[in-house]
Amino acid sequence: MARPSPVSDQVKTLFAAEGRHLWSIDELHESVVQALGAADYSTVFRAVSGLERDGLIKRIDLGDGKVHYEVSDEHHEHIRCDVCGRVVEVPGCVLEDASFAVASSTGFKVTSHQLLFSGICPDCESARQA
Amino acid sequence: MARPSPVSDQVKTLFAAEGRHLWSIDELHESVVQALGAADYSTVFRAVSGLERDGLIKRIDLGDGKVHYEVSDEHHEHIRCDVCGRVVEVPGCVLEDASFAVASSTGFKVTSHQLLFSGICPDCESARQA
DNA sequence: ATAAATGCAAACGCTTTGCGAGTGC
DNA sequence: GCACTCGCAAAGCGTTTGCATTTAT
Repeated sequence: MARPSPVSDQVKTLFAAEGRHLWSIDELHESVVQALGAADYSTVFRAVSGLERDGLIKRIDLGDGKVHYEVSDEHHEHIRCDVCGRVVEVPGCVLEDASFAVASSTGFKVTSHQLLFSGICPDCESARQA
Repeated sequence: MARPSPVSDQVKTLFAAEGRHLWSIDELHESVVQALGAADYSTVFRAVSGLERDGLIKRIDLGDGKVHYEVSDEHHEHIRCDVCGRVVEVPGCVLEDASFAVASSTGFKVTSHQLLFSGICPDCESARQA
């Protein structure tokens, strides 16, 4: 049996929780600290690295210079607000046929893709009009 | 008139040149050094920053931790080889209708998107079979 | 003289690693 | 005793900035 690992366990718990599916290491660290009282950034980093190595979560690049992760069970896209930076999950995969088209036009064997839409979220849009 | 600025000019030349459309600051720096004999990384960085500020080039995130730029005249996607990392431009925009669908499903006003396919390029694919 | 471009060096932000201490098994 | 987790501190790595110097106008 493995030793108990509160930090690593808490990270897993966070990923398993509802309500949020996208985490930066920073945010995970903050949440773990809040839950356990204390935890080192590097410990959280290592927990995340392990989960990524095991394929349980995957790296998502939002283009903000930070690394984000989400559980890798299902594939989906994201849309980020240009104004507030909020990221929302886009239901469904809109790229099934596109992948095929890309494969035939480039000769590549398409294995995956990452798509990030940018836009203005409803809140920022209404705030903008005020 | 502004003073002559060989470094900045050379950066512009590189972006205007055919044959390559995607550059990291590092690669630009290397090419500028090769062309002019010497140039500082920060100078290249500032040249690039200026071009980006003026909207002549735009930042492209390939998920490799480095910042890449390309001329912003036309919108297109990229596909990167999982094995060698080579990035090839995907002709045409495959996402016109998808943007509309995303807008209606998320409530966001979609302003742009960034898509990166991953796959295996023909060279790596044939090398893999050997 | 003035303003711009450049080089040098250091600061910065985030990620990653080395190492030693603590602790279940 | 062993292996694993953890915290601390520092190293990396790429980006960004401050400052002094040079130089064309």
